[in-house]
Amino acid sequence: VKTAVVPELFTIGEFSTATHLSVKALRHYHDVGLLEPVAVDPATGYRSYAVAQIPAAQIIKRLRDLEMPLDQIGAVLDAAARGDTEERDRVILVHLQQMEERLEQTQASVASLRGLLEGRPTELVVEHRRLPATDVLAVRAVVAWDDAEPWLADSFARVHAALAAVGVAPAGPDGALYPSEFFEAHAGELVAFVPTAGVVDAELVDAADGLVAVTLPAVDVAVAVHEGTFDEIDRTYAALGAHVASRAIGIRGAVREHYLDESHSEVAWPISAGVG
Amino acid sequence: VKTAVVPELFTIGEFSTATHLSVKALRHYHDVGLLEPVAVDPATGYRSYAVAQIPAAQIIKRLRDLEMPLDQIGAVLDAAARGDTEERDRVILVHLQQMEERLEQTQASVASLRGLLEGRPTELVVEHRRLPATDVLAVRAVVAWDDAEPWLADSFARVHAALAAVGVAPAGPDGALYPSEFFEAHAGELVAFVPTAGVVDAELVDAADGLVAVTLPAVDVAVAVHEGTFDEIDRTYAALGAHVASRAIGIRGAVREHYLDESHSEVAWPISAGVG
DNA sequence: TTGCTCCTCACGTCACGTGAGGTGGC
DNA sequence: TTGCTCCTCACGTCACGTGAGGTGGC
Repeated sequence: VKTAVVPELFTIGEFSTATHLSVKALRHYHDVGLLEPVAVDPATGYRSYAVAQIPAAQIIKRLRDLEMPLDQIGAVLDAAARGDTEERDRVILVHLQQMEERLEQTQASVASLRGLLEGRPTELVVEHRRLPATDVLAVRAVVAWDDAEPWLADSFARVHAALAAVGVAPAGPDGALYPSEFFEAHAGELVAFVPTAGVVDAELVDAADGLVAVTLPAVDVAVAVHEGTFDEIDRTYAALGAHVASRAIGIRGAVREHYLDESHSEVAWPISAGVG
Repeated sequence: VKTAVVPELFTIGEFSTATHLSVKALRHYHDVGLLEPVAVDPATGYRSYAVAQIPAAQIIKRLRDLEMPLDQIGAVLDAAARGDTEERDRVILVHLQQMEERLEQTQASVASLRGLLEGRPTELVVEHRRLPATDVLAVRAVVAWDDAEPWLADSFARVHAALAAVGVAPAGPDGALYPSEFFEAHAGELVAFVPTAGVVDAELVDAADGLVAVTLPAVDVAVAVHEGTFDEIDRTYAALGAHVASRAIGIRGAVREHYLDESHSEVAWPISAGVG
């Protein structure tokens, strides 16, 4: 007696038509364990999909349209399978927020591009200055390029909280050290600091983990003030770099930024001592 | 006499800091010819960049932030170098329009995802019907998945124009044939058609290139009407696929869609003759 | 029996990132 | 002289797409 094919199953081609996922994509999702066919013929390797797998396939398609990585989609499906709706929605929301941020970044890039194409001259006053040795309370960590902004915000909040706790007032604007490695590899050890009048007692800040009280060495720099949003600060770097390169006064060393206020940042590029 | 290093040149590391492009990216842009250093030391392979290359680097950075492919960025820079501002802006605008469309698509996906997660039931009436043989004027072409919508719009416009030119009225709603290959490989030969009462005289349409007058064969189908935007039509496919799979009545053959009005499309999935 | 559907490698794509291993200049 | 910067392979990443070459079921 020949057994009839179980009727509620799809071949991969039918499942592709029903879900609008390509056959290649379905095979890939099988390979990585994201969407496994309910049966695989041991002799032929033919995959069989069930009607009950359609909702998962539809969610995968939607999330891929939103450019969610496959492993995160896996987390969404796992949470849904567990009935953990909160976790499912959390993973999705995090991703949507990232997309939102990228959209804002995109709009900023468009505006900035317009400025560049119009050839709006970057009128920038570059001055040479000697930054004196500075006592600071700081956070130091290896940070990836894209994580820099949130890491900075978090770090400054922690430093200010620690200073408030020990009753020490900041002696200057927040600042950060960017080693050349950070620009060259788009990752590196950053230092977020807040100046203090004198070195903060190590024992006082010891409790707040990760904070260090150090003295930044004195350094000669070419300085320019960047006005505007963070995402265009590379224009100030370009102007400073051109200034320094055309005079051949650049030296190796971390660039320092000082955050004067919401829309003004000082960029300090190290140069040889004693130059004009 | 030792020749001094030409002062207005950057090392790759300095250029990276000045432009905020990673060293790896700069080397890659050199490899592909997008941004070639002004000099490469023949002995050491060291790259040298000029101050004058900063604007190009900034444009590359902005366009990459907008996810423009490197070859298109090359076209932008070439046009700019030629002084062809119109061409430069055209390439950029085309890309921005594509981003705009993707954004709309993203927003639609988010809304659709919400619907899927809420488990809003897809109440769909599926009926079985025999589509009679149909004379049509059609356009046939191999089309990629993402090009389908604009290709359809263009094709219908051309067919209608041709019909108007020869004084033939449409005998039914616009429609299209989607072979299974199109869903499985996300590319395939589509047919966009407009029904006519009788076969249109071949000589009359001969002038309008690409148009063919053919008769679509009769076929038994399971039909459901999709209501709403195009990007959710896979939900109707899923319901039809489940209906057909659970009854094991599916047969191979192209799916037909009939575009009844702005927000209603009929999806017709081929089934065995004489069912239900 | 002939296509058709399906299968598994193996490799390509895109824009870099990640090391490994090595050299030149201050 | 020691690090530091830079170099070139070679390979990895991510989510598939593109063939090549081959088999089973109607």
